[in-house]
Amino acid sequence: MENINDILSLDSKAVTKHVKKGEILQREGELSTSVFYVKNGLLRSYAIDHKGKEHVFMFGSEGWIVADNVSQGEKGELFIDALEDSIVIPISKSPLAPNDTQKLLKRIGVLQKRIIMLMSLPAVDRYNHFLEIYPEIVQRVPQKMIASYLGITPQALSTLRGDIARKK
Amino acid sequence: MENINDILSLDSKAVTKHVKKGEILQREGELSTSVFYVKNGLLRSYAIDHKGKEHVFMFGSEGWIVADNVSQGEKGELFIDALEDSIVIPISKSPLAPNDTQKLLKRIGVLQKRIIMLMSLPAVDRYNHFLEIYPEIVQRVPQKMIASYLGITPQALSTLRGDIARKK
DNA sequence: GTGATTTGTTAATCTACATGAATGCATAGG
DNA sequence: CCTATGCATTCATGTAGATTAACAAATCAC
Repeated sequence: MENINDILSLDSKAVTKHVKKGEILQREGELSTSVFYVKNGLLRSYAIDHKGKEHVFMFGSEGWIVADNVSQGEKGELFIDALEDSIVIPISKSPLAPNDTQKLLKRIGVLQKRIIMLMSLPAVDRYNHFLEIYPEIVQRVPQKMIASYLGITPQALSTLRGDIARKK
Repeated sequence: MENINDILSLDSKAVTKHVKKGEILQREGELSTSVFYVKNGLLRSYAIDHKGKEHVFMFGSEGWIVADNVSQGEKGELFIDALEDSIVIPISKSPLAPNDTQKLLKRIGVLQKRIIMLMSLPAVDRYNHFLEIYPEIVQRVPQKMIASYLGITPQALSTLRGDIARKK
């Protein structure tokens, strides 16, 4: 990937941080003051609902930015943790920071597609799409987290996968 | 609302366009070259799935921006039409356009919340949240479109509303 | 390496919501 | 003004996916 300062339009006081698998970088309810650039490894952001169920919002591997996008000053609604030992660069969310507009627009596009898919496609189609778009991620995260990302239970994903395999 | 040039960081060659209720400003598959600032009235963006079913992506009333966020050069995946006679300002999607970062981040936050809600909350909770956040919109659009925005059928919304009324 | 804790699979049952169809109302166009 | 089309409601039935539970397989901790 390119130079991180190009990507982030940042002055170069970027400080790398090493995090262990399982480490939590941010909790729901905390002031969400950083975004995390993933230099190496794999992060995940997720919400926990009132029943204690986890819902994966996104995975972020090398080159991605993982963040909880809440308004300035608002408490975060997501947890962020490391699914692998990782090296991240926490970037403070300054209101002034001239973020990369193109990257933001692209992200909005991804979220748009995800919403349309959640509303219009059955789980099996969403799963197949996930396989196409994020083949590497599939190898690196437990199935229950993919299920969570897709908005279904691990059991549902398991049987769905069985159906796909049987059909072939 | 403030001066549109402040909002959009635009040079002032903004041209207003009057559109009639029902008019389609953009179709799926077209090169999506504009975003629409709503000066007056109400727009809607939506996808049509392979079964012909409509899925409302967003409503945009006065002061909002409605767009199909696909990558530069890609074909659009959304339709955009007017739900009321409206005055809009089409803004060309120049790759250079220095969009308002704060507005984009806020939009990402809205989409994040919508995704989490689609995955974690039942339809009735999503509906109540919609009532809280967009009370004016509720008055201005048919229920079937709200149902579509929520990801349920008009029938489901109707019975769900009946349940709420009965419970009170 | 061995036991303990997570993860994945399978199957039975349950439920939220979809689908299809019928009916009454409103709204719009001629 | 009248009719046609679209919208909301209600009901009967169908279904995708949730829940619960039991077990097998993998991974972790010591």
